[in-house]
Amino acid sequence: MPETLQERVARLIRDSLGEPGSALPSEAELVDRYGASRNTVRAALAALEAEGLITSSQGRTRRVRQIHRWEWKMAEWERAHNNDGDAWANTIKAQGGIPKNDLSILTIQAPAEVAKALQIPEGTPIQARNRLRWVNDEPHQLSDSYFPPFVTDGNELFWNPSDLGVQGGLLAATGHKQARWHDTLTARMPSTEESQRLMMAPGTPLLVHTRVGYDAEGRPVRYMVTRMAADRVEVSYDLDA
Amino acid sequence: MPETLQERVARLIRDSLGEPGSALPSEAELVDRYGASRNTVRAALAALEAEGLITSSQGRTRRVRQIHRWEWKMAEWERAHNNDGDAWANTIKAQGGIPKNDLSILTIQAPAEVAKALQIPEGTPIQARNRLRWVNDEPHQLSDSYFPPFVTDGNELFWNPSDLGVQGGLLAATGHKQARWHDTLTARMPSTEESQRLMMAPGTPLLVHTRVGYDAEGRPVRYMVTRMAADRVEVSYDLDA
DNA sequence: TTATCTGGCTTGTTGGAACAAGTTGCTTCG
DNA sequence: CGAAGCAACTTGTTCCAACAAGCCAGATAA
Repeated sequence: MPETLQERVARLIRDSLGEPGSALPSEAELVDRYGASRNTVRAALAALEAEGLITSSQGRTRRVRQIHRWEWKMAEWERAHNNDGDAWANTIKAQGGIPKNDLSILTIQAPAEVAKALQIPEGTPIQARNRLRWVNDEPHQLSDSYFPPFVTDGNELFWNPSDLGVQGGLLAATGHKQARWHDTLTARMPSTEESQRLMMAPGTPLLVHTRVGYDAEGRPVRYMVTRMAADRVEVSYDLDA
Repeated sequence: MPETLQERVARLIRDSLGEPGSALPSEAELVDRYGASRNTVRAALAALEAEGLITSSQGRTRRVRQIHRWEWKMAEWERAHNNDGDAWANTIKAQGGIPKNDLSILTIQAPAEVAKALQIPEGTPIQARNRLRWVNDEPHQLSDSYFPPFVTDGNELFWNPSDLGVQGGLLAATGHKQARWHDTLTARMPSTEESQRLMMAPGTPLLVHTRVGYDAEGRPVRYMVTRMAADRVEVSYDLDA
């Protein structure tokens, strides 16, 4: 099967990309250079954008995309979390970034996925803590935590929004210290809403992390889902034999 | 800023998507239904495809995409790996899948990324073990391992390709048992080559896992990079406080 | 009955054109 | 000198048209 013209143009452009941040030729020049129509050139450029290689916006020349990832240390993080303050913020600060936090607390009816993780009936009223984290005034991740009723019931502490970033500490403070965690990681393309909220460039996947925390008795005390722009973060774990 | 026509059409189609696997209306019908040109309808459909919501191929009607992810247990995996056979294959079998393995062994000059991880000079000749793993005759992941010279030198075992899936066991057998690991996870869009090798559908990101294994003396004895089709796998970790 | 073929469906590729809208730098005016 | 404004770029949106190519089912032939 022969290569189509737009594939050929895409390949030629891809191979001629310069340094990150450098400008691409304009569409008009690419039309001249490769003898293809603007439609074809634009199809090729759209493919490169979907691969996450270039950026584009109306009026400005396209540029080679540049990415920097912040490391998020998962193993350290939660253990520290059981004790002191916002370990995520500390991780970012240690890498020279300025972290920020938006938190909203609400009561919802447990959706299927949450109910399954927390081993409670679907529709049970539970507390959700939805967090939007920023680094250098750039939105970074949407981190939503859910707690089962037996943990939050009668605990005023859980309704205090000034207690930033310390859900682990919150659990420890209320006698439900986490003893074990089960994490999953996968990736998918963002919905339009997620893309807008995280100000994600086209061609950027979403890295999705879930964590279920269990207490010493093995009961799930917390379910957390974190959605991150994959070009801005790298998750890490340290393991021992 | 008003919604463009193709955005509007994309949104309307997105909201009318049926069950996974169900067929979409043809382009011609969408043109009629929304009063937009074929170009515009196709732009909307391309956006949905880039979001990973639908599939398309020439001649066949588009369908709502359906995904199933296999779990890959990272924490268990390597610890078992230090001892017995192919733990990855066992994990897949336990979930009802049929695993398969392609292995090729070669000597390369350490590229920058590998050299940094193994703490050796760039360009050092090292052994690379490139693995392609399948599940149910579907390509699943590209897993490349690299070993520093002091581990492989004079060890015939490392050149035996029949010893599938036991690099951890290989290290243990040759006196370089791994004591600690450092993992990182991130995601990006695949290159065309990766997309072809893994037979990935458009709109599917690549989940990239790296692991550096250290021996008891803290020397890196192995660097592994695994690239997975994100719609076919979910990585998991179990952690203790 | 079975295998083949063909016509009519589907999506894919490529061209053309016109206008809209955002950016940038130069020129001109106060 | 500074600010406003304009001209000339850039990419974005939307239409139209024609043909290529893959798929499938029903009709036809062995």
